[in-house]
Amino acid sequence: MKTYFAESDFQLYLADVLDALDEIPAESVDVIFADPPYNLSNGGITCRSGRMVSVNKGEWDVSRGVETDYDFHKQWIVKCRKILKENGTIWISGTYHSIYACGFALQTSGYQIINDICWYKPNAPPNLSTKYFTASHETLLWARKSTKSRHKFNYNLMKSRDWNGDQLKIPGKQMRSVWSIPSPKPEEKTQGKHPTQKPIKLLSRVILSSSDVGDLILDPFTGSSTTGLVAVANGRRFIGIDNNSDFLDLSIRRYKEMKAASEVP
Amino acid sequence: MKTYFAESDFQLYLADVLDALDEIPAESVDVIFADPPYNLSNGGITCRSGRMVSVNKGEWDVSRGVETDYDFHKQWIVKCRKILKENGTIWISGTYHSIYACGFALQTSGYQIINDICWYKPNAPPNLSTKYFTASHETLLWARKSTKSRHKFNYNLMKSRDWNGDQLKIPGKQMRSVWSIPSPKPEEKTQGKHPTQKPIKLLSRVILSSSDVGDLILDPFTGSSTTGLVAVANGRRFIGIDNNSDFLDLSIRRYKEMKAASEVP
DNA sequence: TATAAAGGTGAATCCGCAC
DNA sequence: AGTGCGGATTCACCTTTAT
Repeated sequence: MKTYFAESDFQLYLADVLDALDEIPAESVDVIFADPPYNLSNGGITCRSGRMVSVNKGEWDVSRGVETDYDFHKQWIVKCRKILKENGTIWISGTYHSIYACGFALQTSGYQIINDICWYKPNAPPNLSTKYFTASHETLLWARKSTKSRHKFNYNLMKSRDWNGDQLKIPGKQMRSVWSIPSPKPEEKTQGKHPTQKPIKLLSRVILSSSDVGDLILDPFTGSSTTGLVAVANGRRFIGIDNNSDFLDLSIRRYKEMKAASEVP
Repeated sequence: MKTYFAESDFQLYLADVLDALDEIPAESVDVIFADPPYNLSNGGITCRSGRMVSVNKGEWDVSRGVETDYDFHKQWIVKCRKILKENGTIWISGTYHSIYACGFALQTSGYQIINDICWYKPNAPPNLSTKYFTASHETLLWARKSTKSRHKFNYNLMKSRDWNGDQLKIPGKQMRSVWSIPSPKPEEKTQGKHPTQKPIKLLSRVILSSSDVGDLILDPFTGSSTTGLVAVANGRRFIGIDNNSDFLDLSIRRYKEMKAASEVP
């Protein structure tokens, strides 16, 4: 595994995620944020090392695809548990296509789910099919290594902020498990497109609620590294993994742009 | 299996759920609504017929408990698929304790998830521990038998109603996957308590969105039968299953009370 | 009499302290 | 070091008092 980019607070690895996770020291990471790919076995996505093969054998084999996806999720989730500190926590985001496999994998791997968060998108696009409810949320899972862990939660910070514009946050009251945050607007994607780019407001809540300044944050499916930008902007250190160098190049541009902007006197 | 109560539109069975589901004719049910018990293996709950045994062997065995729960959920979910009509659908509700096992079991059993719904409870009780976000929602899964099914969805009814008091429903716009509905208040529990009684407003959306007048609705964990009351009140037929006769007695009282009220001239 | 303000109650979980 | 007790925490809802 080769380091693709390295500054003291921002490191990127170009690698298969399962390989890269083997290289991270055990018990070294404070918080993991993971936005794994959806529908692996339908999209023909393949992982290296023969661990994951593309399957798309028709409708009769739907459950085979589901279980192949599960095997992959189980593998990276187990590896993440090894590199997480005793009191560290993991976040996983997804829609119903992947989140049930991931949640179940967490629970069968010894993690304890602390919260599941419903991220409500008030600007979700309308549904053209008229055959179901308009999908307008994603789920975030937040889990700790075990029931014995003493995980970190910045309770007062979460409670006191009004989280500008969240219609569900009652000022001065506790932050709840349903968050109203718009999907990223085009102007936030200044450096190009990423299929599932998450809004900065969402990652800010994740990072600020569950880590402190100086903590080490890992994103195993980093993409354009919104997680890393938010981490660094808030004084955390970041490691990102991706198997696509285009996304990592985009990550580097975004990182440098942010650093340049913060050096303005 | 013995019928515990039977009217033309409201039937109750006192039985183990796995036994009872074997007795329902194949392809006979339009909609299933299931609110399965949480944390089966922690509470020492046991199912008859040796299919489910209590396990509580300490923390080292957490994953054993998770997988025992999964086995149970998988069994009733598979049986439900047999009795569902070709174009029928199933709803499953739960918190993160059970919903990931149920969602994964749906996906591995050939169902296709149509929507996952976030039921936001604006009156959720506070979090006293201050160690995590205030749990203030539950999840509902809605699935059809396969990707080939032509399931029923009363789109225009859902869109046109304003769903009195839901701060997230925009009048005249499509109904979304996040619903704001308060938890039942004490006055709704006129006939006693049930641990996880669901609000009538919630069940109304479920029944009205996915079934028509005359359809057959089944609740395999019926408890005090809020599902049945809403079904019958809207002209549907209902079958409820529970292994607790106290809950079934309560169901009968609520049914008769409702019938009496509707007969007033 | 109706509405508003003020006050009391209860729920679940974590933590520290005494032993 | 393991056990167990008690205090602290918050907010919806109900009751009481005031306007």
